[in-house]
Amino acid sequence: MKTIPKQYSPKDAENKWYAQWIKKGYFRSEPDERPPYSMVIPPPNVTGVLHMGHMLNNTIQDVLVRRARMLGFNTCWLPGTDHASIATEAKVVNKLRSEGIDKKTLTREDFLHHAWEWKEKHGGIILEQLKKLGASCDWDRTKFTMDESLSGSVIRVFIDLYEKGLIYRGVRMVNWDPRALTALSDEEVVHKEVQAKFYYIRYPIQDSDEYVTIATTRPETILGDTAICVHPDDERYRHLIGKKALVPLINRPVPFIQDEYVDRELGTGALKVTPAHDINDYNLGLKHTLPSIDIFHDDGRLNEKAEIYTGEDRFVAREKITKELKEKGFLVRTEDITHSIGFSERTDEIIEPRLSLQWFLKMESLARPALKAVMDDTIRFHPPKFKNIYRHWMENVRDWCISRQLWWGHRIPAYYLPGGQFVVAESLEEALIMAREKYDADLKESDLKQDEDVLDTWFSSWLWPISVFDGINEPGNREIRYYYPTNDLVTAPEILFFWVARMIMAGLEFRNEIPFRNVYLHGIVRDKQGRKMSKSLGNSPDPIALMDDYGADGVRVGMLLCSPAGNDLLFDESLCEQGRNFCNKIWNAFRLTQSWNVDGSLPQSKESNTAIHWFEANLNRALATLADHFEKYRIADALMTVYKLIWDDFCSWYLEMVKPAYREPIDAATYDRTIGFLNKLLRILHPFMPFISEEIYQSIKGEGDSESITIAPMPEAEAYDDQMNERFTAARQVIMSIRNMRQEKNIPQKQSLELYIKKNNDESPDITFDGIIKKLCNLGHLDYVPVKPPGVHTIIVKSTELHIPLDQHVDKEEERKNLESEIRYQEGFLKSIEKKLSNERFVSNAPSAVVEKEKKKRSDALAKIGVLKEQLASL
RNA sequence: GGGCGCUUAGCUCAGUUGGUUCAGAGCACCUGCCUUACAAGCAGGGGGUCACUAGUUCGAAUCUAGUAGCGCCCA
Repeated sequence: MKTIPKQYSPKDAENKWYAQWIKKGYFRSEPDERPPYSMVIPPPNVTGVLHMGHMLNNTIQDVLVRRARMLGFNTCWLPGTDHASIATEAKVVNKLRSEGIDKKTLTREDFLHHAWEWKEKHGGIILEQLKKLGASCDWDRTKFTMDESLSGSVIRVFIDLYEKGLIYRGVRMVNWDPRALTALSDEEVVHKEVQAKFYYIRYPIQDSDEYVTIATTRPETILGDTAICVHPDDERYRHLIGKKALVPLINRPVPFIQDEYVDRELGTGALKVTPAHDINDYNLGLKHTLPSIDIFHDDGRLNEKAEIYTGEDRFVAREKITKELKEKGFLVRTEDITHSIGFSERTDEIIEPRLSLQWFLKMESLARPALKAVMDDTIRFHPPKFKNIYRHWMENVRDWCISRQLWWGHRIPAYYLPGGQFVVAESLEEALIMAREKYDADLKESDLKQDEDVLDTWFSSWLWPISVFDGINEPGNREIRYYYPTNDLVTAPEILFFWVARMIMAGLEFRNEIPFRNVYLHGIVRDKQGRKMSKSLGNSPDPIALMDDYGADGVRVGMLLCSPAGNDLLFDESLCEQGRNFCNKIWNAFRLTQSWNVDGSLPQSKESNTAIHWFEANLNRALATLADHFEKYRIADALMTVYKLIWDDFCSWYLEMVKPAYREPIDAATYDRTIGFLNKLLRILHPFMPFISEEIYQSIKGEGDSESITIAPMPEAEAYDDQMNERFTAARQVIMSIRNMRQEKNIPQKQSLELYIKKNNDESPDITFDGIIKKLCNLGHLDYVPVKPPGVHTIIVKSTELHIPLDQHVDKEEERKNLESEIRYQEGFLKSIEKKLSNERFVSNAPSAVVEKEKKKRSDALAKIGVLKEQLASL
């Protein structure tokens, strides 16, 4: 026997084959005559590290792309990263702070220098980690959202949309992150339920000794109050209309206004109005033309407009103001409540609604066609349940705030004139020409100042499937024409709106064509207790360590097995163990075949011949099932089909059928077919477990085979003899019932038995698998008899009697009991069928095929009962 | 508060247009085996009132309504 270790060790195989694949350029793609299969990676944050979500996301993509490659498509899986404006800038700011450098002391250029340095140092680590997973990306095409051509695309698109009138600049209430010092889009705000307090505060009425009491969750904002609002039908406050209330502590008089917006049941029914710091109040302010007093600095500290506590943080000010209100008798009482407030997705800081001048993109006209493309299945979502959620969002979409008060990113191409006007242009030179034409022919370059802000990262990501093929700058280029639209997109439902919806909009707007045909949405990886994996909880395993422990193939299998589309998966390391065990199983099947001595002069046995015919039929049936699973994007089911095909059908049944006795040789025909099956199985397996499949393939491949399994053809289902599968099923029942008897009666496998079969009801014996039954059950003799022989134990399968002579005493009483209970069950079953068949309405209403089936069931049951009763009588 | 979805074995989930003995899979569990490929294994086995209630139907895990519990999105 060749020396093959008992256990598969993944490490060497993984490094060796990945390097080989890259060297040979199997993942490279150039447009040619073959049909393309293209896919873009959801670009991870350039300075991020691999986490379990990436593992799942990229494993699924790799399965799809490897399968497509083997099916003969020209596959291009395009990798890359995005610049993650807020996250990266925050990291750089922190790093500088740790070195004692304050961002505010740096110029934009200096800061960007540091940021690029950081990017060069940490960037791309994640892509290296993906290689360890086996990701078959076309690495030569790796893109970054701030590459020159991608940046150019972003600027070009901004200008285009501005010229179309879809981008505008306006003062709006935005979600302000006081830590990151930037506006956020609605989608970047995470709402959470928190414990808070309702503060009941009384405001004196001017020129009166009356008070009005309002309830608020944010007492510090009273300093920005500009009105008190009550419901027009509210009797309690009617007499106050026309009067003014005095804001406590600062004695600012504010008017009473009336609006039906007020909920009379909530709080006291009187509402303080702070237009600068609440979106609803802002709308009220617009409606009633109230002044708006912004009392905060951009970092959340009170400014001089607050009049008191200037310079204090908003939450410190809340404490102090509450204390003062209490001391001075303005605070009536407090009440504990739970309410939902917004947090920054990136910094987890509490969002401050804030009025500010920002750039917006009008969404309505972009959203309409993007909605339609999904609803009419031009783009298919898997699973389709996300269509509903998508529709709901798209029908209620609001304008997109695209400016961010950051430096790291694509700087907004707007140039301001000394007079406050602005022009939008690709460069300073062009801006100058425009400005001179439009406003003042004497303007100089130095008169123009570019907007300080950058664009939202998603404003570049939404172009990703186009810009990676340079389809914005060069709309007619060969690559975009060949690869676009891409085939599949694999991502998480969390970014359905952030990213997927916007890519669809961009695709339709800039190429008049959808960006991808299928969107596979997978769940979030959670821990065993269902908690989201996070750094702060420390409940996320290190993917690299996992791969070291279980092998990349093992981890891939572990992730896939428990990941039905759209469902969150509760990750458990034991799943990877299962994957590793599967590797070992395959490895040992390979090892077995390598231990055989092939004897070319040996004729093939009938058993082996039968086994081969059966396995061929079974394999083809599985291939058809597999194709169906892939068609429906049921990746976990597809893997399970392969898992059972290899473990159960091939290892547990087929190999046992053809395995020669110890030290006996195997005939050449059987050996060749067995290796042929193994070869096919490895190719079927390869998309899921690329490394072990290549490792074994390389040892067993023959002359006509491809040099690497990555480019070998994927086996496809051929016509097969399904009768073979049915015959096997019957034989398996016989084998299992004999094994069961051995176990029950404690008869070791080594002890040979005899089997006498009595067919009933004029059935003729099917002897196809008899030799195999003899082999697997260790039977010295198998024969058909017209009557039951004496001194036997009897098993009944369907209506066939299996008689096995036993040396030991046969317990007639036990057999009688078994027969009686079986008869009782069968008679009950028969009764239920007869009840159905005697039901007039069933017979007349049910389809005839169903009625026929019931009749068949009845005759089968009758036959079986006949046999059982005969058995009972003969005892 | 508005919308969407879920509830099937101990766990994670399949179950298509209602119709075979349809109640399934994997893992876990129990029993017996270190049998010459594999103990990271082999063979065998047990386990569910399909959340609850009512309805439609000849027939419901599947369709309808309500109830309870859970989750997600949005405000």
